[in-house]
Amino acid sequence: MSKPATPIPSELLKLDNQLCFPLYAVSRLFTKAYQPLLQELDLTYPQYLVLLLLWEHPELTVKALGEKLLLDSGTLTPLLKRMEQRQLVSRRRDPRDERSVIITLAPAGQALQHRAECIPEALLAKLQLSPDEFNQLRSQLTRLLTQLS
Amino acid sequence: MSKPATPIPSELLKLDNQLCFPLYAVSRLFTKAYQPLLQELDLTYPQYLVLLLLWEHPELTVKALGEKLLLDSGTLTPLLKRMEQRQLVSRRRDPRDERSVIITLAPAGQALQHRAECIPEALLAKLQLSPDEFNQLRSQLTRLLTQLS
DNA sequence: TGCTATTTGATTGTGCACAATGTAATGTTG
DNA sequence: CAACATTACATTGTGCACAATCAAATAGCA
Repeated sequence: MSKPATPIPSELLKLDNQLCFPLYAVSRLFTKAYQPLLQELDLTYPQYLVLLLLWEHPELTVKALGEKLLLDSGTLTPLLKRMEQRQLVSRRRDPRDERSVIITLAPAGQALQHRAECIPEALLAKLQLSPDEFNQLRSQLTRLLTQLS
Repeated sequence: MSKPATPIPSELLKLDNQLCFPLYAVSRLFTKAYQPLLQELDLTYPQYLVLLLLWEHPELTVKALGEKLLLDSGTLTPLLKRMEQRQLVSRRRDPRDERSVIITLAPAGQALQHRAECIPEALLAKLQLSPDEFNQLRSQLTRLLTQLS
């Protein structure tokens, strides 16, 4: 059962034994699974995440969005500008602290909410996961998330 | 315990109840955890993945790499060209099928292997995961991976 | 054999992701 | 209150990621 191939990488250097690769690949596959659903709303997955937050909290600073999504201004600024151009959100400086930029849900962004309501269930159906598996995986990942961030 | 906020998104439209967001965020945090280790080898995470495969199989077509990593030529071609410029790999057409491009591990790429050997363990240490948790999470993710791909 | 379909990469264009740097506003400290 | 540090974003540059399109090579078939 040995592998006589010329280069013998340690077992740990094999793709199959890593945790990160399946994480990386599954994450991209998930985003791809969202894509046809989000395309109908003309949204990318990160834009959808921003809207998820704004549907809960119609006003958030860039900093708050960044903290919740773990994204920095180099990612969020251009993304939010694109969303502003499409009038999904509006951007204005906080008059009480001119350093902050407040992102507000615009009517068009608000209007997308009810069209997005079917997305989580549609995605869940694609996954074919039992509720048990779903919850177990979710709790493990959220625990890892708080642990790493 | 109700939420009287103005917009009331369905529970499923909340970030906290989703599976995809923690997946997406943890995946990026993992890549970030690799970054300081990979920086010493001047590699990005996707480049490291390509090398992991070439250390096992010193010759692979672009197609084979793409199938294993779930990446298409639009991602791999420029990535492999950068790696070729740095003489980590070499690229040549398969004489028996001129459509295929064979990627071969070059000496400099081979030489990185032993410098990379410490990476998996170093990363494992960062995670603070018990072997049980590690294996459980890995098996769940790999199962999802085969299921989705 | 010639014609069509498929396969394999390459190219183009858009949108993240993030490191590094810059800048204006705000805090803080002596 | 002036000097300095910190904060919140913006900008720049690099590298994925992927959809869409293209071109060349090969396979399959009438």
